Amino acid sequence: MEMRSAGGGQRDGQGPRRRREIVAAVQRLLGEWGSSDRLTMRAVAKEVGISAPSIYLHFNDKTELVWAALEERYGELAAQMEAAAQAGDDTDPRARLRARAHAYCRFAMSNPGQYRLMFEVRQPTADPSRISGHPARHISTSLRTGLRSCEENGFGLSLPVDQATQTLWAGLHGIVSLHHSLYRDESSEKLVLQLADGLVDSLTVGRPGAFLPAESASETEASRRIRELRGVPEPDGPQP
Amino acid sequence: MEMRSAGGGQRDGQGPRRRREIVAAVQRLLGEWGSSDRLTMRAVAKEVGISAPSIYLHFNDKTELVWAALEERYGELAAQMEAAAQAGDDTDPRARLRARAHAYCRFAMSNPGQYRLMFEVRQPTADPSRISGHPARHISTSLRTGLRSCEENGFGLSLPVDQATQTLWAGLHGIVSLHHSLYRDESSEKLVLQLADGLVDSLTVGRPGAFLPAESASETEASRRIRELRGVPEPDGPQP
DNA sequence: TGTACATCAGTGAACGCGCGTTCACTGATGTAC
DNA sequence: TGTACATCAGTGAACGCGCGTTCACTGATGTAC
Repeated sequence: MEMRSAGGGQRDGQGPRRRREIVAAVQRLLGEWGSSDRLTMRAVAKEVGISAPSIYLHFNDKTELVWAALEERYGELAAQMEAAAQAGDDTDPRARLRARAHAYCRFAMSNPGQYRLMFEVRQPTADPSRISGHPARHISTSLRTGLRSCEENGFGLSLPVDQATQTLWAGLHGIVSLHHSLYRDESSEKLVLQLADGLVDSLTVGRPGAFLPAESASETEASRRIRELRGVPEPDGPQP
Repeated sequence: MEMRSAGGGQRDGQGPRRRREIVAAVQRLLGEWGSSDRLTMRAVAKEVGISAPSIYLHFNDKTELVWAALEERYGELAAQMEAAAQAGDDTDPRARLRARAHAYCRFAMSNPGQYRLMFEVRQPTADPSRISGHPARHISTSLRTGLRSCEENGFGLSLPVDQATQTLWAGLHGIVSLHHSLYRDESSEKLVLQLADGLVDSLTVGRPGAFLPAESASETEASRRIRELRGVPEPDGPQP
C-alpha cells in the first residue's frame, strides 16, 4: 500500500506527510462509520497502516488529532458554502443565501460523523467562552455575508443582521441535528432542504415596493405565503 | 439515608419504589454534572446508596435505565412548555407561543446534561425511522398547538403549520445546541431567549389589517422590524 | 406454635474487554572524523 | 574510504484504568404444613 520508495526511517519531509496521512485516515473512518463512537487510536493506526504508538510521534494526544481533523472539516464546510454561493445566480442574493444553506445541510447529511463531532467536541485549547478563535466562525461569516447581500439588494431582514445570522445558523444546525437524531431517513433529505428554505425565507421577508431582482426566480412556498401576507401581488412570471 | 423502617428484602411494593429512586439518581447526576460523560452504573449505584449489580434487578441494562430517565425528562419538558403557555396572557397567542419557546430554552439551559442526552441518544427499541413512538412528539405537539392558535387569532404563518412547527423546533434546538457547544457563557442566556423570540416572530409575521389582539404587548425588536417592513403603522401603545 | 422451605432484593468479587498511553527497543539513515 | 556515533520514525508488549455485566452467595421475610 505504501508508495514511498524507501522502507525505513527518513530524515526529509516525511514527518508532515505522515501527519497528513493520519488526519486523512480519521476523516475516512468518520465518513465510513457516520459516527465517532469507534474512533480509537488503534483503529486510526490500522487505517493508516502503522502501529498505534506511531501516532504519538505526530500528535501529543487524541484530542489534538481529533481537533486537527475537525479544523480541516470546518474549512471544507465553509469552502463548500462559498463555492455554492458563487455557483448560484448572482442577480438573486436570496438564491445565493439558499445555496449556502443547502450546502450546509448537504455537508451535514453527507458527513454525519464529522458534523456531529464538530459540534459535540469542545475546543481543547484557548478560552472556550470566546468564539473568535473557533474555526466555526467561518460558517457564520459566510451566512452573514449572504444575509447582508440580501439586505443590500432590496430584501429586508426580519432581524438585525447579526441576530439573523445566529438564528439562521442555529436553525440550520437544529434542522440537521434533529434529522440526525430523530429521522435518519434517507428520503427525508428533501424535507431538510425545504425546512432550510423556509428558514431563509422567514428571515429575508422582502420589502414591499422595493426592487426585488428576479424575485420570482427564488419563489418558494414560504416566500409566496409571506408575499401574500404582505398583500403584494403575484409577479407575472420570470422576466428574461 | 434510608427512610424505610425494615432493613432487608421486602415483598411488598418496594420494587417500583427502588426503580424510581434509581431513575431519580440518574436525573440528579445529570443535573449536577451537566454532562453524560461520567454517567456510569457504578456512579448511579453510589448515588442511590446501593451496589452496582442491584441496578440490574430493576433494569435489563444501562440503555433501559437511561431511556427511562430520558422519557421522564421529555414529559417534564412538554409539561413545562404547556404550563408556561397557560400562565401567559391568553389574549395574545404569540406571547403564549413565545412562552413555550422560552420554557424550551430555559429547560435546555438548566438541564444541559439531560437535554444533550435526549437528542444524542437513539431510541433503543422500536423502529427508529418513525417518530410516532418517540416521546419527543409531545414537544412538537405543544409548538404546533401554539402556532395554530396564532394562525386562528389573526396572525399569519410564514410557512404551513407543520413545516413551521418543524422549523421552530429545529430552530430552538439549534439555538440551545450552539449555546451549549460554543458559548457556554452564563451571561448569554438572555441572547438565547432573544434569538428564540426572533425565530417565533419570523414565523408568525402578522396579517396586515387583521385584528391583532394586544399586538403591542408582544412587541419586540423582531416584530417591530417585520411590521415596518410590511408598512403597518406603529400601534399607539398598550390598550388597558 | 414451631419448623422447613421458597422467595427475592441485595451484595462483594471478579470477569472480560477496550481504551489511551508508555516503555524499552530496533534499524535504517546521515554525519563527523 | 572506513568506522563510530547521533538521529529519529517506527515497533511489540504491556501498563493502568474504568467500564458494563455476571456470578455465587447472603439474609430477612412470608408461607405451607
